[in-house]
Amino acid sequence: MNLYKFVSNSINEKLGFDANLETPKNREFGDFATNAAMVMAKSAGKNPRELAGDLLPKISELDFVENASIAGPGFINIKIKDNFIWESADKKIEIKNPNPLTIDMDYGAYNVAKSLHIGHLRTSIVGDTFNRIAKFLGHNTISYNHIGDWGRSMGLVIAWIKKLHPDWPFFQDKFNSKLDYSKYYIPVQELDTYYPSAAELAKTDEEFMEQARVITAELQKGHAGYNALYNVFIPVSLKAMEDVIKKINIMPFDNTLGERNAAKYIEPVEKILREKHLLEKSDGAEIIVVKKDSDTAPMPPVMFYNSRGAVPYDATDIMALYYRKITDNPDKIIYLTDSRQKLHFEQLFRVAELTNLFPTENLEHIGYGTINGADGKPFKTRDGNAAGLNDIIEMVNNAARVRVLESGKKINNEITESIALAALKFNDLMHDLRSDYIFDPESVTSFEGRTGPYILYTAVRLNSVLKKSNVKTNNSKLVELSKDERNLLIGLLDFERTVQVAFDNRATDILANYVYDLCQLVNTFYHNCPILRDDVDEQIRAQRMKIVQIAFNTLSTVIDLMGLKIPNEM
RNA sequence: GCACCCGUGGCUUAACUGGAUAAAGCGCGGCCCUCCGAAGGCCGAGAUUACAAGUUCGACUCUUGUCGGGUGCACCA
Repeated sequence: MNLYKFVSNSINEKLGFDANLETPKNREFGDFATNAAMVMAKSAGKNPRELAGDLLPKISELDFVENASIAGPGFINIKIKDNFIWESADKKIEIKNPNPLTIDMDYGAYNVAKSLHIGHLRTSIVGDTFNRIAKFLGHNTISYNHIGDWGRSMGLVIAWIKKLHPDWPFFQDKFNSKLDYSKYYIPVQELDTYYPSAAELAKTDEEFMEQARVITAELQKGHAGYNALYNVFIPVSLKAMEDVIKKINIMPFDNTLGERNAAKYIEPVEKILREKHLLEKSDGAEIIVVKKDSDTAPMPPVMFYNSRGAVPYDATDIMALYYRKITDNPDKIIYLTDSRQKLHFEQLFRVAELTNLFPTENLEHIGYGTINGADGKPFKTRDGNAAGLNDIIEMVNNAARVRVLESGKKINNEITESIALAALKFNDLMHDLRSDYIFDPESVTSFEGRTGPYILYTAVRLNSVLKKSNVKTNNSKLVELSKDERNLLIGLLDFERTVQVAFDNRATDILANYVYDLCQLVNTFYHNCPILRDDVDEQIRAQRMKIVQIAFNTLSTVIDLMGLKIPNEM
């Protein structure tokens, strides 16, 4: 159960007003504390300690309170009865959500014909965890991988293929779209090199760039040859995406619908914009002005058609909003992208409001920081290239294999990789989403201390005790709680509140830090409180087994929310 | 230029709504495997929270300024 919530509600009811309930950093002070007396002292015209003295008897009367005392400048410290803690911890976790929302979760945003790189790590891992948390809290989520499959990069890739194979039928005047073109299949390893090569060339070769722009516009207008070619290489990219999703153990997306799908709704969206007189011609393009008089920051217009008649991502994002409106009609849309796109989403949300598609309060953009190398610049591999996601995964896998080899343990490859993945994912989840963080290969692959493997190891230990013992925990009774057992139970009872706080604050680090602290409590308990040893009293053993059971259940739940798997051994 | 974000031990990070003695990990100096798994536990050294004012009973947290770093500002996504 949610102990915090229960205690808070009980105290508020007893006192007749909402007292602020805190969990003291220093456990010595008590399980909970309230600063109500200090907050109210001024308006009451009393000194805080005196006021605390008035409140104290009421709090002490509550049946779950062991004792309450006044401390420092006027804090009321509250200690909960052991028996109450014991019974509370044993209650099943049941999340009842009185107000479940339909939430579109937009993360991933993979690109076609561009292999995934380190930048996709956070959106995938964090997005997946938010999705799992939201579901856990009873919301109805629909995840979208809004893939980049319709913009300039497509034009560049096609232009590059045209340069390599000018003789291919896709580029001929008399193109027959009814034939089978599957023999022009391009392996993913090769396809992935096209975009970087083309982008590089376009930087210096203006003619090539212009060709790509024209091709982009023609593709979007339905050019038969380009579309046939596009349909040949798209599945190759989609398959590569699926492989990565499996490899990093994130849930499959409910929808892999990107710009191309959105672009189908250009007519109804354009109609809305015209009816509301929102489109303006400017330098050959058609734009939507979203600037307000109150703006102090730069607020450029939104591009609907560029001067070549193509629809850039500003436009496809509006159409995607329309698509979601007529399909899911969600209560909320949460976008998770790099924080550099902040302005883009501010613009998009203004258009949503102007068009009455969605009110701004239903739209939310979470921007995450960059993953940097030791030099503070975006992380690169040793050869100086932007690190590919597969390279990073392989690096961590190798480190895990070395670690296993050194330990002399017999651990299979599947488990080794799941340990490596835990290291990678936990490292990502534990950092404040909004800040940049430094990706240090050495510490990520060290597997000691504050790491994913530490979390898994703790769970494996608990599970090992459970597997070895045949003690039935159904009838475990409380004999006596030692300090370590008590601290652990209190920690476990904070789980429900933590998940809620993590979701409300859109902060996976709150959950990651919680589970790490919890594991520390488990390991201290494990070290100080023998369970299966012969000299342990039978009733104490049953009590501790119960605690192990509860701790393992909670730990499993959190590990699952983080998209990790507990190995059988490690 | 305008706007937004960030600055906490040697390094990487915490501190939930403004609360009590700023909490961990790595690294450093020690200790603990005859004892349920040492990817573990325990002890120690290490901090003027960039700087300067202000608000408050109380500031890492809020306000203003300074310095330092990052990011964005229509035809890439």
